[in-house]
Order: sequence, then structure tokens, then C-alpha cells
Amino acid sequence: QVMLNNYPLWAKFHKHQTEMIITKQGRRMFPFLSFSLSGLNPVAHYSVCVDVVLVDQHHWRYQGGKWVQCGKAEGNMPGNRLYLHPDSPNTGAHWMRQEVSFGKLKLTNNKGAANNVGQMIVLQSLHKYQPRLHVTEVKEGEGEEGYPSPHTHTFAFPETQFIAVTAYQNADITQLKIDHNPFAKGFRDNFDSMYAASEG
Amino acid sequence: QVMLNNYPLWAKFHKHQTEMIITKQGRRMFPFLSFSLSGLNPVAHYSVCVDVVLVDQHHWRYQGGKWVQCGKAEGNMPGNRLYLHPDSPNTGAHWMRQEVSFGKLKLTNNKGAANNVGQMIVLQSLHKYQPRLHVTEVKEGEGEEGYPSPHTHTFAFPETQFIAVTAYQNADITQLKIDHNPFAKGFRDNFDSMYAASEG
DNA sequence: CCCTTTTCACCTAGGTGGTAAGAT
DNA sequence: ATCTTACCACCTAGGTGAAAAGGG
Repeated sequence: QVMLNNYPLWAKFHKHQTEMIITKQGRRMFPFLSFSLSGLNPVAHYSVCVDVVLVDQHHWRYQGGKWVQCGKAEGNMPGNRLYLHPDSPNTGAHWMRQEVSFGKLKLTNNKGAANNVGQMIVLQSLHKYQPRLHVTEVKEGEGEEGYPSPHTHTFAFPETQFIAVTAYQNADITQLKIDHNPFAKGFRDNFDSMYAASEG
Repeated sequence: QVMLNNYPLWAKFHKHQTEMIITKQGRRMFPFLSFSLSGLNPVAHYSVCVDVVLVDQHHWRYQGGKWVQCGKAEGNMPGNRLYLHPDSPNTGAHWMRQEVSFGKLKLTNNKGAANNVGQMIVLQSLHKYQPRLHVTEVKEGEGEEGYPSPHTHTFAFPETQFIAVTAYQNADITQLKIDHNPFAKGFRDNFDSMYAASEG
């Protein structure tokens, strides 16, 4: 009923333990979440959103080339952890017509950014997280859009788990980002050598 | 109840008879439509949209430095002329909180683009148009969003009238666009001379 | 002849990781 | 010592009018 798009890429990152940068002004995820939905009622209305929850109750530290647990996580986290898909609410037909992507979702460590509800997800650095997809049927007149209600279906793909960081720890992850994120093209080795080769 | 933002700029263009470029792939308006709404019920739901209607039934031609009428307009125009604000539907509080802008609205002469409903407004070159703002209270469960219903309020500002063109006719209009549209900065005279002056 | 389309250099706007400085 | 922030060069993505080419 729900498929994770770009699964092979997610799997490559997951094999090395995915890291996602968080900044004060907010940083996009890469890879970003994208799903294909099916089995909805084409004429019913749904809201679709993503939230991000702690996988465990530990700090993590990158030490000797490995991620290791280290002490307890801090108490209740302040800040928003829910991101409503900008198309919400919309019909089942709309959600099934094309992939449902969260390319503009941003992660931040700025607790004050909780004001921008629906803009950024507030996380804590060096904690491990699991993004989840929620598909909620909205019966018109049932209060505000978006927040998971009794009629919500929730989906979580372990391949999308990540550790929030303020700087990359594992060089393998850095290289995967550089190789696959178009905005990091400036850091690709092959980029210069393409032209260097054609000059000889 | 509705105010046209950036009125002084619109007035400057209007004094010279505003022109708006239309292209196959769609061209943004400049200036773009932006309104401030007040007097709505903060908890009621509204859809907000813009449409563009013919001002008269004539072709226009730019001749001898003046716009002159010239023959009858063509019959019924095919294609979409309605642009739903991307935030629609939303609460009165939302619409009143900040200006309601249509900066991404695009104008086209491509009749086949009528597929992209809500993306582009299809117009005919060398005809004079009046954009209109529609604010529709949406009672939940009343069919689809957006199209003006019996409970719609409509507003039209004569200062926003324009003639659709595929290339600018009046050099005064071209200069106003260059002077005020940030994306046309490359054509501003002052741009190079700023540096030239500081070299002496 | 008049109008439209295509292509271009030049911009705005903003997403990358690297790096060095700052904070604890 | 470890983690965070600010700034940077370098990229993607796409909005400008000019000018030349295309079309009826």
C-alpha cells in the first residue's frame, strides 16, 4: 500500500549508517523521503504527513570509525517533529497519481524554530531517528488538518533511519552525499578531470 | 476589505499602459498581484483565486507610439483563466495574517497548457485584460475548491489591467520592468557604471 | 510586414560540503 | 577534546529582456 521510492539509494546509505546534517536555519534531507501510495479511495480526502521519532534512548558518538551508544538521551524534546505535506489535504486520486515527495522538508536543531510549524522538524544532534509516514483520512469538519487521528495509517521504513549530526562523521557517508546529491556536484573528483582529460 | 499592495508601482506602469509578456512555457507577471485582506471571519474557511477577463472586444495594435483598437476580438477563448492560490483552502485568519501574493502565477498563449489547471492562465496576445481577485467562503462538503460560487466576493483594480504581448511594444514599459524587476538587473545601465566610476 | 519563437548572457535565489573559528 | 557555528566557493534551478530566427 505504500512503497519507499529510491529504495536502492536509501539502502546504500543505510549500510553505512545514514547521517543527516541539522543546522539552525534548517537543512534538507538527502536522500529525501518519497513514497508511492496505492489502495486509497480516490474520492475520499486525506492528509499526508511525516514525523520523526527517536529510535532509542541513547546519545551516539562516532569513535574509532564506529557509532557507539553513550549515555542516556535527554528528556522530552521540545519543538515540532511533524511536517505536513504541502498538498494536504487532498483526494486519494491526487495522492496516488504521482509520487508523494518531501524534498523541501528541513531538519533543524533550533528549538526556537518551532514557531515555523510545518516548516522544519526540530531534532537533537547525535541521536538516532526514524522518519514515519502518516496517511489520515479527513472527514470534513473534523478540526484541523494533519495531526494523526484515530483513522491514521502509519508506515516506517528502517532504511530511512538516520543519526542527526552537525558535521558528518563517517567519510563513507560524506562521499555518498557528494556522489548523489546534485547540489554537491562541486565536490565531485571526476568533475575537473573530465575537462583535464580532453585537453591532452 | 481588500487592498492592492505595491500600488505605487502598479500606478507607474498603468500610466504607460501596462504590458505583460506571454510565452509558451509561461511567464510570470511583473509587477505581480499581491493583496491585503481584512474583515474575514478568522475561523471560517476561504479559497482565494485570481482570474483574468477581457476588458473589451477588440484587438489592440501599437502604432505610432500609441495603443489603438483594431478589429474585433476572436470568439470564445479556449483554455484556463483561473489560478487558485496555492494556500487554498485556508482559514480567514491565515489569509489576513500576511499579504496574499500571486508571484508564481504564469501567463501563457499555449492553449494546450490548459491541462496544467491552476498552473497557468491562458491568454490571447494583443488583447486587454483585467485580473480579478475572488474570495470564496468554502462550506466544507460543497464540492471542489476554488471556483467562484454564489458566496464569492470579487475585486478588480483597474491599475492592474494590461495588454498581453509576445514582445514589449512600448519602450517606457520595458524600462520600468528593467528598473524594478530584480531578475532583469543585468539590463540596468547603472550596473556597470557603478564600477567604472570607481576605477577613475 | 507584423507577430511569434528560440536562444543567449546575465541575473536572483538558494542548496552543497569544506574549513576555520567559536563554544562548552 | 568534542561539538557547533559562520562563512565560503561552487553548484542547481530558474526568471529577465535582447537579438536573431521563424512563420503567415
